[in-house]
Amino acid sequence: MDKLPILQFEAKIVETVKNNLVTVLIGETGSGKSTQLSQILFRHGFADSGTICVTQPRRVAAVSVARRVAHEMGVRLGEEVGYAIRFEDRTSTKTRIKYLTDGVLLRESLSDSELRSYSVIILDEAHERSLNMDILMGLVKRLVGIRDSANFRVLITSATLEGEKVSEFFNGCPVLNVPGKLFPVEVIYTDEVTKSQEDIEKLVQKLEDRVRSLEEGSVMDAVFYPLHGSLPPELQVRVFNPPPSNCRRFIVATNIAETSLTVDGVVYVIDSGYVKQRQYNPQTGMYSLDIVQISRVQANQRAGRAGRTCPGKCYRLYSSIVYKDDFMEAAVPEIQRTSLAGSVLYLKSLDLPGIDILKFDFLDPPSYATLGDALRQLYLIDAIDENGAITSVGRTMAELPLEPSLSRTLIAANENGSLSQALTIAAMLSAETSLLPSFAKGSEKKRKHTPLKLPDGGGLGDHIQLLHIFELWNETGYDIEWCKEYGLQIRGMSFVKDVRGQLCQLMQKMAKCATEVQGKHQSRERKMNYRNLRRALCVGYANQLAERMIRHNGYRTLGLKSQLVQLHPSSVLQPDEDGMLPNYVVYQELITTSSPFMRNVCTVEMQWISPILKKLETLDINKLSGGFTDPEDGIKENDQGVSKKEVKEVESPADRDSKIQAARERFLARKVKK
DNA sequence: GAGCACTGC
Repeated sequence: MDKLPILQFEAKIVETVKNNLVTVLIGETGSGKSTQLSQILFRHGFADSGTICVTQPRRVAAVSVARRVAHEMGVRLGEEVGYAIRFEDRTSTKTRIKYLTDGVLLRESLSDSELRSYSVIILDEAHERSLNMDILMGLVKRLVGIRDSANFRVLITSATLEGEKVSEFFNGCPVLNVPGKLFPVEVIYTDEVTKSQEDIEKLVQKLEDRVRSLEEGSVMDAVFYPLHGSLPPELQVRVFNPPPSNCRRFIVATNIAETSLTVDGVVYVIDSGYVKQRQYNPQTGMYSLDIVQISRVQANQRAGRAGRTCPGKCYRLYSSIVYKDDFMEAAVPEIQRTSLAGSVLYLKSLDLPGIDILKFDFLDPPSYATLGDALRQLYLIDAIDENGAITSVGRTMAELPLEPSLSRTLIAANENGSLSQALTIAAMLSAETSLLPSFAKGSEKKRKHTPLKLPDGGGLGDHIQLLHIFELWNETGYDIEWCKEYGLQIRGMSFVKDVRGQLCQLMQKMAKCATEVQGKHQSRERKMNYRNLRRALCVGYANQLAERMIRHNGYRTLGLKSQLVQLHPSSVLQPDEDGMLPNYVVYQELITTSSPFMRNVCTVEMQWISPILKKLETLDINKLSGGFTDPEDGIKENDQGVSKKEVKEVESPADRDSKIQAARERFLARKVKK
């Protein structure tokens, strides 16, 4: 094996780290930074008085890099070199180098906010800018001012010039550059405007048709592989197989191939210049899935995939002018594209002295609107009080590895005896995207038989459906064949089982009722139509309520800003015999695709939501945020006037009830006439 | 009757 580029810089790295608390290291792909940096520091005594920890953005990376380093050092994995990811801690008291996901490190700071067991913290792949990474950078910056400098060092690695920005954030700390080991990639631009944004499966079909229509023998044989995250693992791994001889491999991939998966032997890359990105609008509480232009960093990352084993070429389906003038340098970081309710709660639970969340030192601060939205949500689910201070409920919530709505649901369920069911639902929703069989995807056609019909939620909605699915699986003794028959993703289902186990363990010390999965015969809740469970969901989702329109099956959300939304077509909820959907529901999320939808809904009763509406009326964002105002314009974002006006639009529950009743009678009368 | 990119505790 050739010597990795980073090893030539060993002396320089050691000297810089010795003399500086924080060092930024810019190292391209193939520089060996992930495996070598920890070993270099280990060799020079930086692990003598503590452990060197290295964060990774993905679980597989943490495991494989740890394995590699253990091998290189000739030690057993889990001893001197170990790793920690969710559900799996392979470290011991002997561990001096520890790889972990950024999420795990963030959790660790809950029990030790100064992370004293670590003498060195390496934040690897910081350019990916995950939400966890951004919060960690803020926390670590604070530690630099607190911990004893004799026994604490921080390194932040990045694959791009973003490193300069990180250096500024850390008060102008030194930046080291380490070259990568990529082969040259020739970049070819086009001036044509492309409009091809076909689904992967559709494009694969098109390409296959096109190649088939060519004259035999005029081109090399070709195989086409789709590659995206919702593909079953056994189909994903096909891309790693070498193609038959005299046959060319075409891989049509999402950005999963940009960083998560590396396919060796790629010589040509075709880059559309676009990416599908999910973003959150704090004004409406709605997510949207948009096709957006990539950044220059992403474009270069894509091109780099062509140069891993030999010189390659990258065809960019856009012009060099677009690349230079239109593309942003780096993508908008996740912290500015997502709801921050969970992160704000987490930071509040750390009780960092002198740290106000709204003034927290972020590399790229989230907008005031996003922070205000997070505070409002947390207030409505009792995680913070009217002054913005964390409550005891909020503290318990922060300890659970769940989004705030679900942790609040668990606590409420524990109080009313429906904990067992709530645990299952929380676990199912944690893995939800990769569980249920999806509609007419290309792979569907190739399936041998159509899956059996899943439970329908008994008219109560998607949460109850998810509960029933897991209960059925539990009754089979977690049989893999059963999952196959129902078209459920096995990997997803076992993940649910693990999450549920973890949640049970965390809830054990405060559990007031059973936590074991209950079968359909023993479930008292089932007989009662899951009233307690749905009530608990209503408490947890107090910030995500909607009521049906009187005359049709559209809904409007009951928040500060009412939104008109529809039930997502994937929902199991069906109109009743009168053709109407339930009057009140809670939803897991709002997402705009072709139009605004509520995903994962559960029916709730009107009388459960009136206390929530009252709470909405008294909500004062000024108090919640401790009087902090938007630095952008100096105007209090949600002045009293605005909030009162919005609240007035929501009629009193009694009004609604009689109106709905009247409408129903009219509707029935019409039906009879027919 | 429309349709989910990718991660993580």
